[in-house]
Amino acid sequence: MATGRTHRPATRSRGIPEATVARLPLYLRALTALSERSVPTVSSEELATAAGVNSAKLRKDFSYLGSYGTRGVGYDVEYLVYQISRELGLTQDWPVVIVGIGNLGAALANYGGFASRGFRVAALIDADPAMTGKPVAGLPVRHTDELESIIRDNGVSIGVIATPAGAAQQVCDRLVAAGVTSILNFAPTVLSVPDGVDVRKVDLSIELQILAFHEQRKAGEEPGSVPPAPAVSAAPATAPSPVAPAAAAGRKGPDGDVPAVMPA
Amino acid sequence: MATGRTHRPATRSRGIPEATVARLPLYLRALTALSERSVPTVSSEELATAAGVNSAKLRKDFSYLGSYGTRGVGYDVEYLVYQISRELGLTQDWPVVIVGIGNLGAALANYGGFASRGFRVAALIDADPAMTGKPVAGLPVRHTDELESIIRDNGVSIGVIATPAGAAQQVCDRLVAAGVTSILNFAPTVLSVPDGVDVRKVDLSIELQILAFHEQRKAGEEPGSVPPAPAVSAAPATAPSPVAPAAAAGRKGPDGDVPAVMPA
DNA sequence: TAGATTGTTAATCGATTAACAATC
DNA sequence: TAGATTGTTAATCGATTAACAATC
Repeated sequence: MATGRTHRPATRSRGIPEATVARLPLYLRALTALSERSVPTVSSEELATAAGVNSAKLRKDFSYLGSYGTRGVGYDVEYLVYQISRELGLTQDWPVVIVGIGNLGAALANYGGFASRGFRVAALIDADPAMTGKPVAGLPVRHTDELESIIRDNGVSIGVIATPAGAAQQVCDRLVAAGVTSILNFAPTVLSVPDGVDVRKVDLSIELQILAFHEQRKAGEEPGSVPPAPAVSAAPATAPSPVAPAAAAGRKGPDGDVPAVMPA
Repeated sequence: MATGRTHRPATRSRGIPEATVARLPLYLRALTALSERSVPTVSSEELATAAGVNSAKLRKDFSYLGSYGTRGVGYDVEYLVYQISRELGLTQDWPVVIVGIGNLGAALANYGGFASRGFRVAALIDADPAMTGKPVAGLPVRHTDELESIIRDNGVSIGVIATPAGAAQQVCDRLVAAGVTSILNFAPTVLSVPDGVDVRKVDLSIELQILAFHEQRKAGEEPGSVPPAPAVSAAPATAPSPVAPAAAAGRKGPDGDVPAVMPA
């Protein structure tokens, strides 16, 4: 992730653990809901329940931000909303571009959770000339040729990639060259970026595979049941190839670099 | 083979660390790509690079599965593909249902990465009667009324929720009651489920917020620069409310329980 | 004051990493 | 054999958790 660590004594707000940063948005969401219900204060116990974590963890997390609570009372909802928003950098405007306007790109463009948190969709970009000018979520799709000028003219530092896997690295390179330093990648591929550029990835297939792993264990191990070890045990002469069981060959199929969700 | 491990029992495949499970899909993807290029063997160094991790971690991860490599040579690609697939439970068929066919639900339905990994979309379900019967990704959308029968008739154990946040918990409850034990949640809300049910969540807004946090730090701290502490420092009399700065009020706006991406 | 709840400590747990003996 | 690379160890690092003194 190459986050500008070390140096600078700026102290507080400095060493916030990554795990804590990842939970701040959860707290913020729960707090925003309380704020809308005009709830003035909340205890660590209540807020933790609403956010889906335990209270010790929540208090520990908040301790990295400062002492914003009041012993015996709890936390002031509005004040915490502000502090967390500020810590996350949401009190400023973040123009973002979405590249690859297929089903997923369109879904992202229509996502209401962006605008309300300081994110503004500056442009939707797609490589398909047939898409150019077509309105999606109220914005006309721009052609990839304009990528660099769009980034520069809008001061975009965050880019979202929703293209097929095959186009992702190239799009990434262009985004970075044009000045983008944070990328949210939906394409099922590992992107290589220079130091100083952050990449976060969202992969639908991976999430399902993790669920399948646990699901398999829950099944009581009765169906296919834990195959103790492949029938083949001794390794052949030359190659170490312990022979891939039939099922392995069947696995190959398509995919591998199948589009994240849609053509761009 | 002959994993000189401890005793005998099924033991192995038992205590695989969660962090390792989460990386197996990454290795599998890299291996599948190698397999398609007919690469016979790969070293931990090469595979680690392709998967975006370091080789020590990869070898440690694989050690939990067994001893599938050959010293001095590396790993047999086909064999590893099979072993990891089996470990993840991908050698069996997993029927899934997607509930909430908005932009996101449609994007998921069209996602090519499912079928190739053992996941089969058994049905697309939406609450809007106007959607019923409409073909999406080649499947007719079914009405929510049929949810229970669809789950039971197809032996579905994995459900994907892509509804607005407001409908998520109710959909979740019905899925669970009908027999689903693993849920992939795209709605920006915390779902409560009984023990034994796994929930994984994907939240676009959260990922962007985490990027914004790091982006803010990269900005060199010159723009708004690290506000050392709120202008208000002493806590008022009665309520602890240290007064929410103007920006906080502005935060409120809409959202809070805005649809994940689309109405269902 | 008495009750409530924070902020912090310290123990524990899990994950990462470098290094290297084992061994193909 | 000599070179290459795994599988494992042990040290380190970071995250979680329970408990409780501080204090509103």
